[in-house]
Amino acid sequence: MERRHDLGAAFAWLTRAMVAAEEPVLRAHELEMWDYAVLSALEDGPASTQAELADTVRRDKTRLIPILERLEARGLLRRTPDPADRRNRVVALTGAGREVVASCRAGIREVEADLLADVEPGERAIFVAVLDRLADAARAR
Amino acid sequence: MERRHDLGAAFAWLTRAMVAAEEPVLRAHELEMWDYAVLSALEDGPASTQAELADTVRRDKTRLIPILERLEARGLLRRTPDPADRRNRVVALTGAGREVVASCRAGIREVEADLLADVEPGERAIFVAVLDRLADAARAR
DNA sequence: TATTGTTATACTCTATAACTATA
DNA sequence: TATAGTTATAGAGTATAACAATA
Repeated sequence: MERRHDLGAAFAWLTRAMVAAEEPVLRAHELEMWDYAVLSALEDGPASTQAELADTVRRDKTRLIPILERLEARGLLRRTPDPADRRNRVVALTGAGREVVASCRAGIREVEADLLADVEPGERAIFVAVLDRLADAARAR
Repeated sequence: MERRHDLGAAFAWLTRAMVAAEEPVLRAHELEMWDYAVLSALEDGPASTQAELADTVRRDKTRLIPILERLEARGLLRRTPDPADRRNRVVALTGAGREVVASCRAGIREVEADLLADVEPGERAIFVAVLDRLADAARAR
């Protein structure tokens, strides 16, 4: 192993770089990073409780609340009481929310393409595939 | 592009996972993460000013100070006034510091090997190489 | 006047505990 | 009693400004 950087350091620097590079895209949609993370998590389907949503976004439930209020006030998502258990509020994307997150992601895909522009296509495909698998594994803990 | 996760999210999750996985290694040496980052940065040679060191570690000079004091008190590094410009203090690893950081890195290499254990060697080599290049580029900004 | 290292202060972010309403 | 959502509080982490010493 004649590697130069620690993996952890490399991941940290790239996280920082991506956050900075994506900031203009998010700001164009008047979204904070965590707003985008929440909307993004809801794309696959509604969350049946806020606690569950907090868990998938890796944020505790108390910090999630101001985010949800902001996004609901803008009409990007809806919180509706669950008739079966009225303690729960199911959180779902609205049509407007779906549009915003899709448009956001398009911008972010461009930023990602920029980052990978100098990597040869074959290596790029492998890199992205391995990264995705590792991220899944890391997330599962 | 039929990718599952945003690159930024993947990097962020992996950063978090690596920090958590490396924590026991660092604690065994009674080091905080930033202690290790500083010692690590000094391995290539002394820093001619604290400001320069702060810059390479991506931490501002004021937050660096308590770290340096802690490490100096433990005899892992030395701050000596620069005779040419007495405002500066050059920061250098001691022998003990060099040993600690080397032992730490060995442990971290094991953690990294764990992370990559399920990736086939060919893909692993490409992944690590690309990651390293991207990290360099991200750092250069 | 500008810069290095340092200290002090204010601010943001995060974690924890406590409260309510349902079950 | 236990859990979902909410609110309030305390702590850690961060950024900014001010200071003394040197150039």
